[in-house]
Amino acid sequence: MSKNEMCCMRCNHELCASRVQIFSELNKEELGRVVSLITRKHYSKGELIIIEGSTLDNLIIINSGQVKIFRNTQEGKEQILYVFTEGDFFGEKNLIKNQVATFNVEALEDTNICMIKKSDFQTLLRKFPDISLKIMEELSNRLDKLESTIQKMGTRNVEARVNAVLLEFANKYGKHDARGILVDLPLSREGIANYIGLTRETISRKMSLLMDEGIIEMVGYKKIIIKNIQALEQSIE
Amino acid sequence: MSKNEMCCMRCNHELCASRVQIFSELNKEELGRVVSLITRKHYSKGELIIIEGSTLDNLIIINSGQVKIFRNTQEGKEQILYVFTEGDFFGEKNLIKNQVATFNVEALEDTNICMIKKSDFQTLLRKFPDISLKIMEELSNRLDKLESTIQKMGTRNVEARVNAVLLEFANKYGKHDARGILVDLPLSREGIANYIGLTRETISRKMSLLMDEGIIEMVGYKKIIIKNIQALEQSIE
DNA sequence: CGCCTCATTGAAGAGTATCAAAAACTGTGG
DNA sequence: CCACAGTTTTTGATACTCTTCAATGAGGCG
Repeated sequence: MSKNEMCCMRCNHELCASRVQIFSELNKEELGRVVSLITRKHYSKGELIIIEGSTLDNLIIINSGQVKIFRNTQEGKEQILYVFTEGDFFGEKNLIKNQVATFNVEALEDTNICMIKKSDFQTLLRKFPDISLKIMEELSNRLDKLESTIQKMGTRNVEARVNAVLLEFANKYGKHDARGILVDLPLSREGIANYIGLTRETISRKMSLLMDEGIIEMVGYKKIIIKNIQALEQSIE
Repeated sequence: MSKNEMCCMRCNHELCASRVQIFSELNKEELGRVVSLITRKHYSKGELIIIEGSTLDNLIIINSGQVKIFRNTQEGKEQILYVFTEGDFFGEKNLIKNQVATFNVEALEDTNICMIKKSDFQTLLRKFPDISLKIMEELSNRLDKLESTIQKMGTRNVEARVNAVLLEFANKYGKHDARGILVDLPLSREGIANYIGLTRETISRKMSLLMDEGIIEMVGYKKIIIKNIQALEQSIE
């Protein structure tokens, strides 16, 4: 490995740690200490990063790329719980309890991750209580999100669920544009279906309806342009 | 207030703090410090403890009784997110972020709560990092639970949802008995429906089916006896 | 004991799942 | 740059299940 690459990897490490919300309260020196604990790893699109039931004793932070977190239902379909992207982390569940992974993680595109050993991270938490507060904040955000998801799933309003997902992706991946908000969809129709508990056919139909109404426009299968974001927002509350 | 009552209230305080998982790592002296920060309050059955949109700058721990945490859907129905009981806490969401309550809390029966001011609690967290770890653990558990809920709601399997709720209540409130597991239902049929996103009629029908199959037995409206818990467990996974 | 509330049961209707087939897209190779 | 093959998506018809609306029945509590 050349000196140049070494440097580059270190840069990425720094980037990784500093870009992550949970380390945002640390100063440069402290950040350096965190970086020294990090191991880096690359996964190609489609690769499984974590398999349900395997031991997981690292906190894992996504440096670049994106992943889906999912479980398998009885019928063998996958239930997607989260789509995570740069700066998101997972594995915190096992920091205290010694338990195996309760979910699978798969790279949706080429993805670089940073890992911190559980024991190292615990030391870090005791040394910098503010990191704990940040993590609690993030966990609270996730709870918020899941609570909202449940609320949406509770209502029989299927349109609201579909619109909510499109809005979520628009917030995460949308780019403003003369024509509206251009969104690179991270999931296929089937993936979206597995995310919100519907079938791929229903997703197709609902999206076609949105197109007929002029609210969205499709650019191939993998991109959409949101022409009328207010309409989507209104429908979900 | 008589001296006797004073004493009693202090006892309850101690009880409150020591019974709560998140303080389980503290020794007696530290616990005393926590207790001194606690304010106590009583609510009667049906009373609202928190209203969505109000400011909430306390961590609230349930000392005795039980409450439901819910939001209102667009259609005015309530979506129940949690049923909390002795030892459970809420309000941690607002410890860092300054935000208003995103949910309502109502006493399902006569309930005593303990409150710790946000600022006091933050000091506590910085002084005892282990409390943070405990809270993270509890938040993780809640995430787990919600993720499972979503998974169940994602599958179109309505029976599984109903059975899962009955099992949840059996774990929380069930008492073993010669006839099976006697469960005091904390929610009415409509409440259960609002918890898992169905209608009260559907709950009735599904429970009647379970009775026909001999899996449960109803004792009035508010109690059930689970005769065959394996059947329930199998159905959900 | 009687009233009021909550739960159960029945019938009809609405909406999504399922099954099947056609159409559109993606990306590879010439 | 175009054509082709494989995959993904869209569209259509039918079936199933839950919701809705309505009426009856059972419990809880004064």
